[in-house]
Amino acid sequence: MPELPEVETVRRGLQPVMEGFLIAKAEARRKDLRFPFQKDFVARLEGQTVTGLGRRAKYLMADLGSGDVLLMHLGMSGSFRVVADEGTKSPGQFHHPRNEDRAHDHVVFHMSSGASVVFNDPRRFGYMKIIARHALEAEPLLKGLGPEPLGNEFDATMLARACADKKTSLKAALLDQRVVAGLGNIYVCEALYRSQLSPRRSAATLAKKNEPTDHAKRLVSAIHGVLNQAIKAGGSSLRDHRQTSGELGYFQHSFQVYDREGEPCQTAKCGGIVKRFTQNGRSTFWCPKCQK
DNA sequence: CCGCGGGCCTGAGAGC
DNA sequence: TGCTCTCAGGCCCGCG
Repeated sequence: MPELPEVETVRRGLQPVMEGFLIAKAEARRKDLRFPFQKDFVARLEGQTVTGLGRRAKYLMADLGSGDVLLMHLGMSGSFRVVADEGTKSPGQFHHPRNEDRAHDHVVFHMSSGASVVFNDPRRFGYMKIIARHALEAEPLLKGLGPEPLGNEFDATMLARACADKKTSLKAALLDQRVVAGLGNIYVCEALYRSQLSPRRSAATLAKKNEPTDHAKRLVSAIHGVLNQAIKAGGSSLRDHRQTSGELGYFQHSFQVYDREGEPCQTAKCGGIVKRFTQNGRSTFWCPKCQK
C-alpha cells in the first residue's frame, strides 16, 4: 500500500505523540511479521526516548536515546493508529473497520505521552528492525537505496544518468528503489501520465549523449508535483491506508489513470481511453494516446 | 552485475 | 449463501 506520500503522512501523524517521549512499554504480539522479530526487540525499545522520527524512502526511522534506530516498513497493508490509551476508542476509529479487527494489531508502543501507537498489518509484509546508528550505513535494507525524490540530489541530470545504462522500461526503472527511492505503482503511473511519457518507453531514452532530455526534466517535475500534492492530501486510501487519526487520505480522488481503466483520458481534447496492462507483474494504467 | 518471475500473506470482490 | 478465482500502495530471492 504505502508509497512515499502515505509513509510521510504516517510520520507526521506519529511525530507529535512519539518524538520527545519515552517508550514506557512495547509489545510484539507475535514472533514475526515478514521476518522474525529480533530476540531483544522489546528490551531495546522499552525505557528509550524517541529523539526523532524520520523517513527514508518508504521506511520510518525512530531515533532512540540509546543510539539505536528503529526501522519500520509498512509493506502492503500496514497502518499505524494513535489511540489515547490502548483499549479506549478514539474518534475516527469507528469508521475504520479494518483496524477494528484487533487480530492484526501486531505491535504496540505505549508512550509516556499517554498515547499508544498501534501497528496493524493483515498481510504481514511489513517489518521492524532495530539497528545501531553507527551500523546504518552498512544496513542491507537501506544500502542500495537511490535518492529521495523530493530531496536536492534528485534532478533530471541524476535521473537520466541512473537510467542511461538500463535495459528495462521506464516504468520498471522508476519502480526500482535503486534509481529513486519511495515511488510505487500508483505514483509511477500518475507521474508518467502527467509527463506524457509511455511506461513502455526504454528507460535509457531519458539521456542523450549523457545529458538529460526534456523528457527527463518533465518527468522530474511531474514526480515532484504528484508527490507533493499527495502528501498534502494525506496520501491515497484505496484499501488499507489511513492517517494515524483513522481518517482517510483523499488523493485517490485525484488519480488520473491509476485504477481508472476504461475511463476517458482527462487531458483536454485527447479523447483517449485509460488502458491497463501488466508490466513486471504489476498493473500499469496509462493513456496510449497521449503518453509517448 | 542485471532483469524477471515467483513467493510471501490476508481479504475483498466478481462470477458462478 | 458459499465456493473459487483474481487481484492488491512492496520487496527479497533465485534463476538465467
